[in-house]
Amino acid sequence: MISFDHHSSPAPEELPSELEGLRMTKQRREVLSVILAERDHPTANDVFTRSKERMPTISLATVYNCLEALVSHKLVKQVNFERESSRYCPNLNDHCHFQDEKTGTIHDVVFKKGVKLEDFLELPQGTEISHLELSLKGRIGY
Amino acid sequence: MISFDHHSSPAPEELPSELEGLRMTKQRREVLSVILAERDHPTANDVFTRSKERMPTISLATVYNCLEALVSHKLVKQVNFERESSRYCPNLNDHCHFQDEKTGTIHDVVFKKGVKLEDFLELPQGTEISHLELSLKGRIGY
DNA sequence: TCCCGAATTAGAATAATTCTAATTTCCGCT
DNA sequence: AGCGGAAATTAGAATTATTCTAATTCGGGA
Repeated sequence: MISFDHHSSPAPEELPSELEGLRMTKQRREVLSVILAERDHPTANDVFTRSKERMPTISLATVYNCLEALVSHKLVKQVNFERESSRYCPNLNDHCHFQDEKTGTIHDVVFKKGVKLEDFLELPQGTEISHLELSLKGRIGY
Repeated sequence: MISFDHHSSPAPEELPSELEGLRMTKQRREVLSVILAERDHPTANDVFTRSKERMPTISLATVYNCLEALVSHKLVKQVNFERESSRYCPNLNDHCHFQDEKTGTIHDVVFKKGVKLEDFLELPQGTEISHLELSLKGRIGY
């Protein structure tokens, strides 16, 4: 299990040439480093814009390809809020997302330690969960 | 709080002419009755197809309009799985959704009685949740 | 019945994402 | 170092779900 320090993300050059069996091309490295750099849950388009600053030739299709590769190799998480465009998150720990309705900002929310799905859901026995996404919306106490 | 018996849905004609402050037009009634008729979480397009059988002149835009009206008046729930098209659900109780990866079928999953959000999430105090969506994917014990 | 705002309609428009086909890169092999 | 082939990248077209637009129709109250 790989774990990055989110408060001092490695520069793209420092990322290894292969991660979790995924060939780390220049573009994938760039996309990953953009996501690691700010924990603000950027959309594919945000990532595209930011990537272009350092790599002006990168294409949007490549950003989508890279995101899909990173997500499927579990180096990045994809975050969905209803029908909004997907966002991307470098936090690999188990967590879910809260969107502040006032500002649109997305915050990570962690599960209480030791809580299991069966503790709060009536799951038919024998059910194997391979993927879970919990999205919250609301207001923060200001 | 309105509650329908999902095992014998009312025919469209039996639905009142106003529900939760929403004017029940022919089309809205039809769309609602389609959703009540089968608990299979149809997409907007599914609803469109089924509605046309009884009301051949209904348009897709109207189906979208009706769905949005029904959802915002809390007569129907909107269900999202990642980037798939939205589905619609007549179950107004608190629950979430499980998608069988084998078949694509969506099942309602209820929360354990008396469980509160704070029991399993580390919510910053003062947070008010106005909307929650929990989507699960996996396999059922066959 | 007449009026008016709301609802419906067909079709165009939008937006996010995926696909296509042509290039380019890059890894292992010689 | 050069080569071959698979994988990745690219630009742009295509797709798909959904929303918008503008014109028409509906329905409830005066």
